[in-house]
Amino acid sequence: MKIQLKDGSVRKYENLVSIFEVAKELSEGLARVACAGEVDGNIVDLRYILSKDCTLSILTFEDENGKLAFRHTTSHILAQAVKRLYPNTKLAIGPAIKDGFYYDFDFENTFTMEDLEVVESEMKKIVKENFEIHRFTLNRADAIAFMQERGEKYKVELIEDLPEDEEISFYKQGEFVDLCAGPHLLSTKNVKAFKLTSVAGAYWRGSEKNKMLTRIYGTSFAKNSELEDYLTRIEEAKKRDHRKLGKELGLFTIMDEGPGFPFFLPKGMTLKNLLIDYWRKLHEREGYVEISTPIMLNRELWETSGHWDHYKDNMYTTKIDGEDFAIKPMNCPGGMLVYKSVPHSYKELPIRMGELGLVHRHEKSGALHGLMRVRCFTQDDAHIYMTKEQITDEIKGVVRLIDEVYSKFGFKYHVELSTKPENSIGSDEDWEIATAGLKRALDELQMNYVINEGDGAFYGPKIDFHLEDSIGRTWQCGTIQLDFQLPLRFEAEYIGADGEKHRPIMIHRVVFGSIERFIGILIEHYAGKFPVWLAPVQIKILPISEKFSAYSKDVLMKFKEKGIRCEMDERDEKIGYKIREAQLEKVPYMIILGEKEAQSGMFSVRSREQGDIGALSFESVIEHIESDK
RNA sequence: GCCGACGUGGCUCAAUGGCAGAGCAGCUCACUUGUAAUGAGCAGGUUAUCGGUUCAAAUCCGAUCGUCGGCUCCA
Repeated sequence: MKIQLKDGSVRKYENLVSIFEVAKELSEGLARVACAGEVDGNIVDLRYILSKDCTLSILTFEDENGKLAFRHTTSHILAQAVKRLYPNTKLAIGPAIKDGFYYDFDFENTFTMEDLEVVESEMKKIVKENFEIHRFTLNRADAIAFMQERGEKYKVELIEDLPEDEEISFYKQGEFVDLCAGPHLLSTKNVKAFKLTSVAGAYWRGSEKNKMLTRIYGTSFAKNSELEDYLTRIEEAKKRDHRKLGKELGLFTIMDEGPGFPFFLPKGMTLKNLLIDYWRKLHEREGYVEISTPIMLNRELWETSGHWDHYKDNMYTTKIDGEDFAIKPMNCPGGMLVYKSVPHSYKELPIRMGELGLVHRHEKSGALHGLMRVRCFTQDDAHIYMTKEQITDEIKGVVRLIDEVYSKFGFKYHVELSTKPENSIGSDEDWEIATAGLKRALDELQMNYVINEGDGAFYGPKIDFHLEDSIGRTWQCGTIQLDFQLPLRFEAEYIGADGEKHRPIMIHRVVFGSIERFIGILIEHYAGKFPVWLAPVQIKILPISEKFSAYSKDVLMKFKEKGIRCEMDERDEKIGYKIREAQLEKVPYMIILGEKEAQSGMFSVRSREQGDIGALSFESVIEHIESDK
């Protein structure tokens, strides 16, 4: 690695540790150095902070740590501005996050969007004041005393949770000091481009039981142009929001009369049915059978399953002839009854039993979000009953299936493995077998995954598949959950080779997750331009004028006979107008029919992506459509 | 549920205490159309709901419902 310093001299170093050496050298061992330099041919703005304990931070905005530092420093400036304007405010925490930062405050009075502008101006002042940022450390007792003296009770609580023998680090800029591990920029003036974006509530330490604090979100970049780019990108992404496109394309709607209960419109229903057709074919191939269980079952069942005790707040209940009933929030108990309705032999296992089940859950009003988070949705559920020995193979089969489906749509996804939580039930041995089984399956398939320690369901560990929406929020879609509890509660059995009764292992799994959520993600993923096989309307026929209406109808029928989803726009409008509308509807193909076409028998075809693609015969249009399966 | 913002014809938005408006969509008429908007006319509103302040409320205040951005929870 070569570094060219500002004075023009060039130094060569082996690795990043060597950069630390040059910094120390230039600063005579104990100082802060900033230099613009060249690393491997790229000019970068290198900034270092060398502290007493010789920790080194490399701060270039191109680098993830550098972004964190920019944003973290901006978050300190935010806190400094808030303390200046509202001195009695208590500070909580203020980390850098993906795309920005936030800071949580305990304000004396309510803080609103209008106050945000005032704070932003104060922040600009602080940047101008050009405070150097210094790091210092205290031992634990002194650190606690220091924050107590300042009345920062949240900070005191944070320090109390830190290891006893650790030196506690602080960062100081002007009159402002904050408990912080760093790293930070050299000076407040290095913050060039920032913007406060929103005000939100957030519970102290993320717990509903604690006080709700005021969280201020913002973002910060090295250059103004980068901030502009970022804001433009967000605006662009919002254009593909599934709620907006869902309305524009006539796919679905959610009305005030049913908060969280989506209505599917004709085109959305076509899309949904196409996904279901695809799902059925795939599952038949994979050896699944399909069942359907009632939407409402009696209290006794939900008591057996444990839902009545553990999930009642999320269930809609009613009485029938004086007896309590609940609308199903999950399909498994009903499925369990189906399994139990006849005796099973080990020879039948694994049994893969699918159900496209409509479930209802009373989600908190604030959690609702378009199709992504609703109160009734269709799970593409399946339960697999099997022996312990079959765990790994079955999991592998499901993981492969999920990967096949997501790949078909071109989704990037990430996988999380969640392990035994605090409130778990069942023996440690079972948990170990189950977790190891999930792990082995993922490892054997060479999947990348992160482990979510303690985040499993209380009845078993799980693998979750997460997909991203248009502005980078991730949504859990596919999941595979191992369950020992339900077979136990329902006393599910199979007869083994030894003639004895055994308890099967059960997995719950979904591929789409919920069809509603999956459609939401699909809309955003394709920005409404569905591939031909999924497009609610594949061809739109546009007659030049009313004279060609009859001919166009014949053509329409010919395509319909081939099973192609086809519409015709026979309104008394100019062709340019009809094309514009069809384009805005994002129909993959348009066929324009007039004198020329009626004579030649060829069709003038326009594609959504390429515009006019010339004259095609009926057969070659069909080919175009089919090649996109 | 909690914190903040918002709610005006089907849609997108205007009207900052003084006559509720525009564009698109819809309907009618004329034009009979050749690759992203033909023209003219008509109709469409209890300004989310309920209550209050005021000579006067879309506008100010309160409550309720809903939506949006977060938190918690979750497919």
